[in-house]
Amino acid sequence: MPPRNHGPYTTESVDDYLKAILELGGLAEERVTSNALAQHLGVRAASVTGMLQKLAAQKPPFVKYEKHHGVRLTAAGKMRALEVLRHHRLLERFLHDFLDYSWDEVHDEAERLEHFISEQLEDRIAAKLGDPETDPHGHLIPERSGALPAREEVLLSKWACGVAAVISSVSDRDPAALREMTRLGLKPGVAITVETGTRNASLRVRIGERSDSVRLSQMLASGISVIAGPNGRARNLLADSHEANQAESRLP
Amino acid sequence: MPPRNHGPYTTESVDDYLKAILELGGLAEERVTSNALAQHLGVRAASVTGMLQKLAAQKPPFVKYEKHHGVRLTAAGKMRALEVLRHHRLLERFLHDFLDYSWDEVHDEAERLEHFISEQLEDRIAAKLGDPETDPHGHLIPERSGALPAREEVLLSKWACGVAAVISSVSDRDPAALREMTRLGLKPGVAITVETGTRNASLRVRIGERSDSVRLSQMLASGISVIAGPNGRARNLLADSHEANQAESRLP
DNA sequence: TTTAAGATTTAGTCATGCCTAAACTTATAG
DNA sequence: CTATAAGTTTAGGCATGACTAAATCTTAAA
Ligand SMILES: [Mn+2]
Ligand SMILES: [Mn+2]
Ligand SMILES: [Mn+2]
Ligand SMILES: [Mn+2]
Repeated sequence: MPPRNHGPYTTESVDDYLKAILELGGLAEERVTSNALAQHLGVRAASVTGMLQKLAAQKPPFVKYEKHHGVRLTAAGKMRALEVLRHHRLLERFLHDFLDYSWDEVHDEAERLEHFISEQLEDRIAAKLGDPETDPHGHLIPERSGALPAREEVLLSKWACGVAAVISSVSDRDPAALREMTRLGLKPGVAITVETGTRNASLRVRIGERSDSVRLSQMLASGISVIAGPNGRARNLLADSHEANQAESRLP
Repeated sequence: MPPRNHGPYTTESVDDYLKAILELGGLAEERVTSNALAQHLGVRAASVTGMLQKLAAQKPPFVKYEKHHGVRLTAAGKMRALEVLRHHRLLERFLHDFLDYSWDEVHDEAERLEHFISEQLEDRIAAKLGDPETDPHGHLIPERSGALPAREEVLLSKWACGVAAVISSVSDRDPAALREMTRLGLKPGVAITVETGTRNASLRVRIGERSDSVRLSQMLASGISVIAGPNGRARNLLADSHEANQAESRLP
């Protein structure tokens, strides 16, 4: 049931592939491999190849595909991916703010509905919310135009010990992890500092105004992204300086 | 993407077939022919046969199907049809009351989304609306249990001339017709009386408190259902006494 | 440079749902 | 009691989007 918006019609599957390519390729538009897509989408690599060939072959192609070397989105493909991402995040914000969903419940519902709401409903929801900038997990909501400001976010596990940071966003994929974060007071906007010398299976952190510290599992820490803290320390003092910029905020 | 609720999983197509059977068979559960379904769903009769055979064959069957003699819903099929109908009408009420949709815009959006909202979202929407009894067009919303009170509604075109009536519901299928009704002040709850002796291509009616009368096209009149008016006249004084009870309120 | 492991693509299937054309029932008029 | 029209089902296909198994590239180690 395609007739949903204006542009080239897309199916739910196509939307999912485009979103996955945007997420895995990052805003930097890097090439994405079939295998990575297969894993992310939960389908076999052979299925991915088939779909990529179709997306690359259609009238206005959604991807540029080079055999054995992965794909990247075309302008049209990126536009549609950002459109779906906007739907997802607006829906999460709406479900959370207007329909009493907790932040660990919004993702699944939004993931399903994002493919089916019309541009009109998107607009009405955005208007009702006052054009919000972020979803309940701190992720930035693309504008109608597709504009999506980049933010120098870094995974907490890559952040330097002892340097004050503020949580910018958290992964919305694991409801149990989100509930655990709620219990610990971890949410976007909260200050956090990693205690020096704790970078093994778990790390100790000081959260918000509290004087005690708690131990975070690597699992939990890997779902938290941060930006420089209020005491304005330099932002590139990263723990593992190499390949530290691959955080990219877990797209959806 | 089935995993939406509890019961036997259904696809969007299956939902549409079940809804169509409920609508065409009426609450009286009459058998529905392949042809009627084909026309209603906009597919070929051969496609209908194929689907009916599948629906009748599955583990807990959704329909009882007798070759060459039409189908009727089983309890499971009726339950799912009413569930989807509840989604549709709740969504219409929600879009209308909370998201500034006009009553001629709600149908298409609801028709698409009804298949994809979770039971949780259904509940939250119902709660937010205070468990409404009708949608913006006056149609009754089935309860969560599937209960749907019957109402002795009759098409305006079958109602006796000169007998006061009240609009109970209007068809939501034609946006242009709905806008025309708005212009004329025709909506659920409004009193209406057909002037005697006007039962041809169009009929003159007196609307609400107004003293003048207007001419309604058969098109418009066929989309309006009424119940006995405030001055309590008998309800079975129907114009065309035979086959007058087939009104059944245009389900979705 | 060679080669094997790993990644990727091709080939051949399958399930859904729809379509057309042809065969077949049922119901109705003579 | 038939013949014919109308309604319905069967047969054979097509498009999507996934899967398995087998073939083919790439790449990196030897
Ligand atoms: Mn999705
Ligand atoms: Mn989110
Ligand atoms: Mn539908
Ligand atoms: Mn309605």
